[in-house]
Amino acid sequence: MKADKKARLERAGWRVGDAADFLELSAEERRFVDLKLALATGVRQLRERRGLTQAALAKHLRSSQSRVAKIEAADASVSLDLMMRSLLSIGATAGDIAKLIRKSEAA
Amino acid sequence: MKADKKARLERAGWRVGDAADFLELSAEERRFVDLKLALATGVRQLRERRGLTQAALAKHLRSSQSRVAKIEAADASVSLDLMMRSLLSIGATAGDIAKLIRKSEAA
DNA sequence: TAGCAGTATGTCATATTAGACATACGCCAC
DNA sequence: GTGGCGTATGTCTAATATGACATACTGCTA
Repeated sequence: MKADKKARLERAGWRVGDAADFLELSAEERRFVDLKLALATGVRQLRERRGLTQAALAKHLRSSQSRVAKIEAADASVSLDLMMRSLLSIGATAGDIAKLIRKSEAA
Repeated sequence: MKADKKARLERAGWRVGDAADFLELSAEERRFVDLKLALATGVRQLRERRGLTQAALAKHLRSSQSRVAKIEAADASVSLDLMMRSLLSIGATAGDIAKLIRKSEAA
């Protein structure tokens, strides 16, 4: 929802809040989610290419298998920080990561 | 520190822990920090290019001026998530972000 | 010099994310 | 079917990031 539209609605007495924001996911938020999805896919691909199990990667990250599963599922509870650390931990280069991010554009 | 070296040291009775990791910042951690720095620089550049103040950007982000300052300073307390959201909020494309990340490789 | 706009830095309570655990699912071999 | 291996999902407490605020620093210009 555009800011000015929201302002008009609010002046008119509407409560324009989280529900509307939820239903009409902002373009920014959508791109953010797409980006996370692209990185999550990257983690899975690189991990499998290295022949690692989720448990093995988790050990490397000093984390747990369940969290790695959530990373690869782009679960809402996982941060970009953790995804990036995972990618770096698997050996992804900045170039690899940049490529993944570019891919998210087309999503 | 290499994993095998660490294993040898540990077998030899050494406690190879956080202090050593701190002093000898792992390559992964260094790359992670470089990446954050590159994104922080990107936020500042794009913000200034748009003629926005930190306070204006903060409002857009529903955050505060002080946090934007911390973002641009790549403060340890700011997450990659917030940096990314900032970049997207300023209007950075996936291509822009990918470019910033590539730059971090040379750092 | 004083005042102002923009930025920097420290702190705090609250919110979000963390690792860990239990447990369930899917698949394949025996 | 039973067991093992890898993965998925839900839920805890502890750790970390959050916005907000106060306040300090930086030009700049009146």
